[in-house]
Amino acid sequence: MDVARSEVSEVGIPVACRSCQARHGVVCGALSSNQLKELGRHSLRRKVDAGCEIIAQGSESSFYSNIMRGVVKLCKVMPDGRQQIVGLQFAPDFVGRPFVRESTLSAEAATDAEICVFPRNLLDRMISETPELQRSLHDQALKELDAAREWMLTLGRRTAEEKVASLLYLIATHAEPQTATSAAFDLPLSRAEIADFLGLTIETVSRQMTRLRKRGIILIENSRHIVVPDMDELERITA
Amino acid sequence: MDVARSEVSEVGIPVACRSCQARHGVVCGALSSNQLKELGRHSLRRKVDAGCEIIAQGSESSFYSNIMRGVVKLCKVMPDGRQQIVGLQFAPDFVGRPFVRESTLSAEAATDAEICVFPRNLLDRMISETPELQRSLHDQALKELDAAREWMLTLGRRTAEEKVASLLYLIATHAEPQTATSAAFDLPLSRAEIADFLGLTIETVSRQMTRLRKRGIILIENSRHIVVPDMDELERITA
DNA sequence: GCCCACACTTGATCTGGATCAAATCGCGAT
DNA sequence: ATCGCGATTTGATCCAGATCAAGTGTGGGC
Repeated sequence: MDVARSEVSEVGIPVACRSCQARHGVVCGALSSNQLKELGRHSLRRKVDAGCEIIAQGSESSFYSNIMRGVVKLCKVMPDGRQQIVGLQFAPDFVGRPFVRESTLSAEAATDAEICVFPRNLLDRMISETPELQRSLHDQALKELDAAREWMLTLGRRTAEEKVASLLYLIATHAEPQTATSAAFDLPLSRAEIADFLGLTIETVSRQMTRLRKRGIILIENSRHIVVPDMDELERITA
Repeated sequence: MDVARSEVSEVGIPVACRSCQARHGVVCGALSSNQLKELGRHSLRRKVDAGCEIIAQGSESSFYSNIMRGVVKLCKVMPDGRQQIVGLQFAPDFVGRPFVRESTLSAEAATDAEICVFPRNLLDRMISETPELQRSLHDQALKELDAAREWMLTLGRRTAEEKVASLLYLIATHAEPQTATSAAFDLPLSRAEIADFLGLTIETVSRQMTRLRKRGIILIENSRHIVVPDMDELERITA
């Protein structure tokens, strides 16, 4: 489904991004109320189903988004079909590559999600007029860069077991307001997607999950719902 | 060697960053001549030998740098000693993590290099006062993010042969003003460093290099000097 | 020149994770 | 409830790359 084309023609409620603002979305949190009003007139709140491609690799997209709810995966595919997830984004992250039209990766909803869609031209103008917004997007880019480099260490140097533990730790950390030492959460990714994030095969992911289960590190309520009795123990496996 | 401590006490020629400007260094290219003059009064041009650590992982560094000459590797080390190079930077790149004091990675000169060292406080102030500079650093962050994600694909999904070819291609591309289809260059990295960049062992790197040599894809003049008769052929192996 | 240390290559063997191949498990449709 | 089908798990085997173990440069100090 092409989100860009839906900006005008498809059903959707153009709103003044009130929820973005309320949740301190990366974009809306940095704008004046006048700018917010203008942006709202040209933006679109949109529900996207799991699996919906928001931006296609190699395409020129004419819009950016803010994630309001759900999880978005950033993915790179090789000509022969091998693929690698290169980032996971959560609300209220910004999706899109400022300053470059053609995307070198695809963005796809991993879960059902809601996004707030902005026209590229308008937002580019606002970025150049609003140092606060530039700063906000710069911050997110640096945060993503830190995350990408941390994941490079995982991909290059960790074992399969450490990789799976790292992923579970990452998800638990982002899904939960980690209060207690325990955590329970739904995986936003299938086994195949986990494999593509970790540079493994689905079989290896599955085997490592059952190993962790048998060791009592995690409980698998069903294949998507995980309980971690002791996050510290999980973190230790992460190395 | 601690570069920070050298700002005042060690030998070096404090200059008004004329060369930065001339080479469109990421920082200096974005400043007014007044700012440049002020920055110059507090900056230091510095030669660093290969192996010199510019920023230590986990440390709080009080300075940023621009690379004027040479190659800098960004490295992450695990408690047990496993390590991963997470980025290579070339002149005129900026080195440092704006907005966060503690570094999650180390920056080390891979070759003899020259850097231009700025005090963090001063540059932070200039960033907040100069949208042009913010934009320049934002651009570099996005460029590094693209590179990091491209490398995640390499680490997660490419074979040892493809990894080595990718590295050679990367270096050739950055070292040479790629005129012809052929290239000749010095590797800025040892076999051990290449292994740490590719998530391999030195033995595997060595074997893949000799395989490429025997296939005529590369000539190894000596272990550090490589000739690529046909860059297209090398790129093809990259997948 | 000679020695030594260290980077690199090469060879032999091992192994973690991939691949190939069946089961199971859900779960929505009938 | 029953069927059908994709997602997941589990089992058997394979193999790319790791590990262990010698070599073979090669450059710097004397």
